[in-house]
Formats: sequence, structure tokens, C-alpha cells
Amino acid sequence: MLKIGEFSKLSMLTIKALRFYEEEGILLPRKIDDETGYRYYDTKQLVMASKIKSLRQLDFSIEEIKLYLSGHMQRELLIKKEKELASRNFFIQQKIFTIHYLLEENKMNYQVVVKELPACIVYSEQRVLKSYKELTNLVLESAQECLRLNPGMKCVKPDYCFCEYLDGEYRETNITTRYCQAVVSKGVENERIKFIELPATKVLSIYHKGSYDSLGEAYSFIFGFAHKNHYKIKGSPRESYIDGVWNKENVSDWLTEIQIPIE
Amino acid sequence: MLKIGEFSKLSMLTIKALRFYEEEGILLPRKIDDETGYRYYDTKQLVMASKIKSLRQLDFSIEEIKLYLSGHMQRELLIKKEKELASRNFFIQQKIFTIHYLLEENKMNYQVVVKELPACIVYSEQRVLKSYKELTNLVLESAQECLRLNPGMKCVKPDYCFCEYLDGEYRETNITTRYCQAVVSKGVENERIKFIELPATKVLSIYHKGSYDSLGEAYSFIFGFAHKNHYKIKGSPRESYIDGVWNKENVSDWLTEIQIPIE
DNA sequence: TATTGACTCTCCTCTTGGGTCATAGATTAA
DNA sequence: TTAATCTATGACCCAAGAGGAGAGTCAATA
Repeated sequence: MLKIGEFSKLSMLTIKALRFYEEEGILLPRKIDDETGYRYYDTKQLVMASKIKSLRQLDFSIEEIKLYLSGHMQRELLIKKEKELASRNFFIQQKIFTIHYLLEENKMNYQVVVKELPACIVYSEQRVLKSYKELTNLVLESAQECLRLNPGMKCVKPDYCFCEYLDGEYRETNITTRYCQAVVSKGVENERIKFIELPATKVLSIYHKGSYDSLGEAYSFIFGFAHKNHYKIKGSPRESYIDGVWNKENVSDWLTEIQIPIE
Repeated sequence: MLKIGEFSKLSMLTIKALRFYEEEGILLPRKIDDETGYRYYDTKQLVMASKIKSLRQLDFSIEEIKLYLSGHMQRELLIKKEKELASRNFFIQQKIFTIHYLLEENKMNYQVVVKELPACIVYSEQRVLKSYKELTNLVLESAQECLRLNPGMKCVKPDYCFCEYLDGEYRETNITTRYCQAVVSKGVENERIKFIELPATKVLSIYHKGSYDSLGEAYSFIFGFAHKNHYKIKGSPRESYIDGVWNKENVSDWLTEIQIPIE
């Protein structure tokens, strides 16, 4: 019979781990002295200790080991664990790509974040703008029109509104634009105002500070990022206005978020 | 000014996380109401929130984020993190290989474990055996000889002794064998008994139960395992005797460990 | 104005798989 | 017999928040 320290050396498990495994009921000492409480192990138990250690090395949790040791479903557990590890590998690989990209392009001024946008309801109006200057009109007039149709209509708090540019290319004129504003519920539509239920979606997000003149850089950065990091873009990007002329006089305080739906 | 819930929705950080980041000093609310304790945030802080979120998504710890935000060494931190992730990826890949191998070969009866053997001192004697039957003689006689040279020489507890087969191939006769037994300190040598300081080493280990006749299967399993899982074998395997004829009458109780030094 | 429902506050415990003391009793070798 | 080593239990610690209790606040409505 081996005392815990001896068994620890043979099994290469720490004493703490052995006591813990006893507590968890997966590796009980052969015998415990009633008076002293000393644990005594048997060399036979090295096989079990080894089995547990090998499963731990494969990243099995204690609970999974209990399941495994119960006997049935061993193959299933291994398969499940393999999938889990493969998925973790995938995400780590993604992170490595990202860091690699940041280092290589030396563009660490933008922070890209993956966000889960919750589902929401928006009213929207679509127009073809002569130039970006008309955007303000679209925003104000669609708000007026929606409120005319639906007196008492409420926006969500905090505010969430954005534009989508629906042309397949960059344009400086005849820009097909849809403005959306999140509201608490659907209402009456007409030929201008439509309500849309947006499903929850994952997006890549970056913030852009300052004038809209340099928004192009932000776009090109995040598109380059998405492409190089193998994100699949799904639908059109949203340009979400957080701070702007309506609440900040200083242009350098303007804040815009670009959201690219992915996956 | 935004209350914590609003800021939480905009930044996509949980309220819990925001409070935690305040506690850690990496994202302080713009203002805290003296009376109510309510936290108020500014839309400007979304940029910082996003930076923190992006770093967290790259698996930066809070401490690393603090370093990063302190400004210098940002590139170094990214490079370090990339290496760390790559290394994690490597180990996960190793685990996937292992599971894959177990599933494919359908050999789940042996448990392979990676162990870190500590450094130790052994006395050793090398002989060419006519057959494996002579092994017992080697063990006994080398012990006698070592004790004759070094009266009072002590073995370590728990016992650790093993054989190495030094031929480059499997043999049934003229087997070059070295027997080693761990002792507490070096002693007097002669032409038969030599002391060796074994450095700490990493090994693949499996246990074999029962008669030595089937040890071959264990060897072939672990060699196959090492090969398929891309472990590099370094030196000769050790066959370590734990239970055997000297303390167990029942052959099925014999226990032997095979250790393959790697890396 | 009162109320109600939604928010927010602080403080507490919980998560994994043990690690790190601290103190007290047990074993063992000299 | 004594000293050195082992072992036991129990308490607290880790990271990054999650979950909940109980109490106080805010804002919209009746």
C-alpha cells in the first residue's frame, strides 16, 4: 500500500489533485485509515490514475470523465470532444489571422469588434439621392412622414438609426439609399414608409470619429479586414449615426459606427 | 449622458462587464452621481469600449489590456499574443490528432499520458543477455554488486527501476540491455556498476497489465501512437517494473510501465 | 400626485481544477 | 527521544465576469 505522496510520484498527479479526485469520486483510495485519515493507494490504481490523467490531457472536464468512466458512450464522448477542440482551433485561428492582419498592415487605429445585434423593428424610407448632402433631408422627412402616419410612434432607447447604400458600387450621385430607424413596434405604412423586422445578426463593427469626409477610409479598412480574415459578408453595411451635427457642434466629436453583417 | 443600460446596449458589453471594467480602472464612467451612485457614460466612450471589447476578443486578459492601453509596446503585445495563440493551437491540434488516432484505430484500451519525469540518479549495469529469462539475474546481481560496492546505498521511495533495450532492433537473443535503479545519491563505480545522472525528461507513458508475453503489443501500440501523433522520440524506451513476480503471485496483477522519452 | 414598472445600486455567492498557505497530528529514521 | 518529513483538514485564491437578493431611483402614466 502506498501513501498519497508515493502514489503521487508514481502517477505523476499532485497530492491536491488526488484528494480532489477522491472528493469527486473518480479515484478513491483503496483504504483510508479510520484513526489518522491517511489515504492508502494500490499500485493497481495507477491504471485508473493514468486513464484519468490521459483524459484530462485531452481537455476532458471532471464531469466528462465521470461520464466516460461510466462506460457507455466513450466513442461519442471522444467524437464530441474532437469537434469541440476543432471548433476552438477555428476560433483561435481566426484570432491569429486578425492579429496578423493588424501587424502586417500596421493599422492599429481602428478596432474591429464582432457584435451580436439583437433583432429589431425599423421604419425605413428608400430614395435615390442626388448627392450625400440630401441625406439630411431623407432623415428628417422620413421621420416627419412616419410620425404623420403614426402619431405617438416611439423610437427605441438608446437610439439606433442607420443608412444602407444599396448600389453595388460607390457612387457620388444617384445614390440608392435606405434610411432606417429602430422603433418599438410596427405601424401604418405607405408608399414611402415601410416597416422592416430585422433579425438578430452578427456584424463586424468599427467606430469612426470626425467628419464624414474620411468615412471612406473606415469602409476600406473594414472591408479589407473582412476579406483578409475570411469573414463572409451578408447583406449591405449599415452606417449608424451616434453623434453628429444634431448634438455636437465640434465636427471632431462626431461619431459613426459601421456595421458589416457577416456569416 | 447615457445610463449604464443604454451604454451597455450601444457598446454590446454587459452591465456586469462595465462595472467590472470600472473596478479594474480601464473604463471609468464619465460621471457618477454622488447621491444615487448611478453611472453615466458618454458616447465618446464607445470608442474605448470597442477597443477593450476587441482586445478581449483577441483573448487579451484584463492585465494585458491595461498594459496595452498604457500605450507603449502595443506591437510587442500583439506579437506575444499571436505566439501564445499559435502555441495553444499547436497543443489543441495534438489533442485532436490523439483523439483521431484513438477513434480510428479503435484502440482505446491503452491510455497514453504525457509525463514530466523529474531528474534522478540511477545505478546501472549493462549486459548482453542470451534471452529475456536472464533479466532476473541482471536485476538481482546488479543490486548485489552495487550494494557490495556501496554498503548502505539507498533506493528512492517509491521505487523506480527500469530496463532499456539498446539494440536498434527487436531481438530474441544477444539482447543488449541496461538495467537502472533510482538511488538517492551516487556511489562507488566499477567496470560493471555505473552511476548515471538522468536529466528531467518528458515521456509518453502507458501501463501494461499482466504477463510480459504481451508487452510487445504495448510497445507496438505506443510506437504507433508516437509516430502518428508526430512525437519525436529521443533515446531508448524505458520498461519500468511496478508489480511483478517479486510481490504478486497472480500474473494478471503484474504491472509494467513503458516510458518513451520525447521531444 | 401617486403609482407602477423598469432600472440601478451594492453585496454576496458561484463557476474550474486545483494551488497555496496555516496549523495540527502521524510516521519514520537516527 | 527527538527531529525531520508526511499527511490531514480547512480556509482562501485564481479570471472574468454571471446570477441573484434586497433596497433605492427614474420616468411615464393614470
